[in-house]
Amino acid sequence: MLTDDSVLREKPRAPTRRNDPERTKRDILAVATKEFADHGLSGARVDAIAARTRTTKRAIYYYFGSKEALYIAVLEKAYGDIRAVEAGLHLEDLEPEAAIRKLVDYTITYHEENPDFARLVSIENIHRAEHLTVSESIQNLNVAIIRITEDIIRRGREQGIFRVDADPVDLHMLISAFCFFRVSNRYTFGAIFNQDFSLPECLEKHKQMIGDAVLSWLKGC
Amino acid sequence: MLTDDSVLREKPRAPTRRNDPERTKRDILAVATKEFADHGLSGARVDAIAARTRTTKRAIYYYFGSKEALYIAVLEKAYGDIRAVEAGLHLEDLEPEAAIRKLVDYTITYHEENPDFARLVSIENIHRAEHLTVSESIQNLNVAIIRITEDIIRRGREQGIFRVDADPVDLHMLISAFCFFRVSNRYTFGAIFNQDFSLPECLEKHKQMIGDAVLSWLKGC
Amino acid sequence: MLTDDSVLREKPRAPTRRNDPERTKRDILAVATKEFADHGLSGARVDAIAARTRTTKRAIYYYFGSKEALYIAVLEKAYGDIRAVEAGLHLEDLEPEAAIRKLVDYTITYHEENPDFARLVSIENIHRAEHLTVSESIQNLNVAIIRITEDIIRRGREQGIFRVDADPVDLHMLISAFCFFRVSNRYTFGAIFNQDFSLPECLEKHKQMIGDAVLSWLKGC
Amino acid sequence: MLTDDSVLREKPRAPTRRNDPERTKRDILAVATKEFADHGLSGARVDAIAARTRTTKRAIYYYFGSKEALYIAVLEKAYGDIRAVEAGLHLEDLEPEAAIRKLVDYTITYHEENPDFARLVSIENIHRAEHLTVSESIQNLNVAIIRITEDIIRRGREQGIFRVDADPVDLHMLISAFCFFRVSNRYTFGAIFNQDFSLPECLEKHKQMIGDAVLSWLKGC
DNA sequence: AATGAATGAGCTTTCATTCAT
DNA sequence: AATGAATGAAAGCTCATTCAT
Repeated sequence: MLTDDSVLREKPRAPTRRNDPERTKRDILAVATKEFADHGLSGARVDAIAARTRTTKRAIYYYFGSKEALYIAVLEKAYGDIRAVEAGLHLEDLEPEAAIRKLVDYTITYHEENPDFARLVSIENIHRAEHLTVSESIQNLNVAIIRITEDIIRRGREQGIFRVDADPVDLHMLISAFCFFRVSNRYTFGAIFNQDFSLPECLEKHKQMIGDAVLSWLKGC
Repeated sequence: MLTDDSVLREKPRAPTRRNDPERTKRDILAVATKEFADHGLSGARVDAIAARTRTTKRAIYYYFGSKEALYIAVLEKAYGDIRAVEAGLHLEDLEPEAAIRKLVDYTITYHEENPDFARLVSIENIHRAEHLTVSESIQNLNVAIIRITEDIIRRGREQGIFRVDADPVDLHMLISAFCFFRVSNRYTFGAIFNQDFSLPECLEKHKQMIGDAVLSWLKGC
Repeated sequence: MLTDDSVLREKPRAPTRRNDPERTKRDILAVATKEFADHGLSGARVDAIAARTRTTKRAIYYYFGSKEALYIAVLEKAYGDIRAVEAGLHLEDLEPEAAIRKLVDYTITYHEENPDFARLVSIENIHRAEHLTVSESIQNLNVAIIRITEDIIRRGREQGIFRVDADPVDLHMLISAFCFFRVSNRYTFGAIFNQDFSLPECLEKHKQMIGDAVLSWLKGC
Repeated sequence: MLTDDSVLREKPRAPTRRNDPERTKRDILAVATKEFADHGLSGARVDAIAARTRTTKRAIYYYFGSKEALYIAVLEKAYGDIRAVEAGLHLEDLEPEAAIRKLVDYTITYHEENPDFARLVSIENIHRAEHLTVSESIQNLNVAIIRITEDIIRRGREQGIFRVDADPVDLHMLISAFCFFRVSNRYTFGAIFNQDFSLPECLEKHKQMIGDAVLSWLKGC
């Protein structure tokens, strides 16, 4: 219907792109993700989100109900995205050790390329996960990753190369902690110790390091 | 009238302590630490801080200048406290491996007992460390921990038990990441994977686990 | 997603009655009467009315045009109802004194059983009767009651038992005032003087009292 | 009376009359009384009140806390005012019959001259007296009028001219109902029966009529 | 040095209504 | 004839901060 090549132009009068509510919602969600990740739940401004969308502030309330509900929707999408990628790794086809390396590499890369995820999770932790607890969809999504680590551990143990007492959740946490911290604490750590985690060589170094540490621990030597 | 001025005074019986500005400042700082750690910089309310202090909101501005300046003061105290404890560890007296174990134990314990520190650091990272960068006192404080890891690595390397390419900052990060994550991501991780990190047995398990992982990596096996 | 469009639909399963517009209008009118009587014109919410109807908010606008027009329709129905009952009293068959007693009893009872009428009239008075003035149907309805009091007064005067200077409108007002006040001011009066007008014994006492007062006055003693 | 045109004019810069908070509060209260009496609690606009005051909207919230609290303060002042006048009547110095006449005259006159009181009471009844119930100050004020009617009834009874079963609260209600109705229902009654209660001759007629009715009832003939 | 009083700017949300078929 | 989708315009309220002494 409406040909919209005016995506990059200014917002003169809210051109009300009718007929595509899904696109509008996606648009709002994307902008909101940035805003919440940048400023937190209380720091985020609905006005600011609206200003960067093609719609109005009113539309945000129409589609999402409240600032908090929008925040939850953002959180849900963020968790949905990361677990979707995890599901596509197919680590069951790799040897245990290679699977770990790939999982570490992927996790580091994902966080590196999607820093907003770590930011959102940090923010949600400040709020003591009260919104995440409310959301049913997130609860269901996150068992998948444990199945993956479980499978790797089991196979490694069967091959006699991994320690017997390794727990899948612990393994996931060990990997997550390192990969998450790199991104979540990038600024304070960088400021204090004069490090720049975003350099490509640093990324590689960390992949190696964390892979080494995790595998060393798993192999129990 | 019902409303007789009662709305005006936010603090009906503020017993304004007289003549001890230092104590007043300490009082404000303690309350502000809780408030900022609980709600973040934008989520924190100056009114809420004042309400829980023995002074008024006006005093906060008198002594600290602004909400942001108070936040920086809180941050400075938080960093000062953790480094003060680090300085008292005397790891140079221990064998390298034992020193690592003790450093891990201490770090986990400190974060466990002072969760507000991790919260404040998370919050500051959301703000891209812009306040920390401004504060001179914090910049100066934080090299100490690197001297400690540096010394342990050097001695371990001299004894031929630690890998040669281990970097002191990397070591610090490896340990910090895990210990920090346990606390900072406690709520989301707990909600999703049904874990309770605050259980004593979990604390011990984690001490062992991260100690193992770090030492395995350091020993390069 | 948790928020999957559920916010959008204010009425998830509106079973949209088909093909009976009159019934739909009656439905809306009944619900609107309660809402307006409960909350006033500005306090009433179109959303709230729609929510309690079998139709949607849009239908309200389709059938009635605007919130104000709906309010006028409610008012018209309310006045129509009370006058319809008045018409069925047949006081002309009773002796003057008995007719007054019956009129008082009826008026008290009607107000007692239909408190929404008094509420709506109070509300319309707050609006300085601007909607009632606009409505033609109401204007025409209300002369009937004056014919009734007129007839009673005339007959009583002819019998020499009522004062000569009694005015039919004054008589109507005298009765209305008390019967209306009992209901309209029930809450404030009850709160201040600890009275409960809704008790049956109070109803009877008031019937007697206002009957006495009106008759005493009419008989001019 | 406030000249309506004052709303239309711009407000240059809020001349911030400092130093006299009491006057500011009185100013706000007076304007708020008009606004609430004119439009009801939900119909009233805080913006509109602020616009007609010398202060800003913010000041209203500073001094009164909320729209509802301001409304309660208005209600309290309204009740306080009427009871203050009642207290100054000194009806105990008059013979019972004369006291009743004076009480009726005063009540009619007060309502006639202060129609906002009846409007506010009507509004509060729409809200089922929920605000009045909350206010302690109003509760205490209103026993005074009952003492007055009590005293008149007692003396009349002692003189053998008043009925023995007359209740002070009923008497107060009988008088109030008539006098209140004249004002509260002025608009609907006037519109329907083509009456103008504000004419001086009507006022006098009503004084006589209501006085007659009340006394007839009291004397029990 | 210390503080009670006051406020500008902007926040989230609501609500009657219209658009478009 | 009937309706799902969308919205402009304001509303009540909050919050960090400054005024004025």
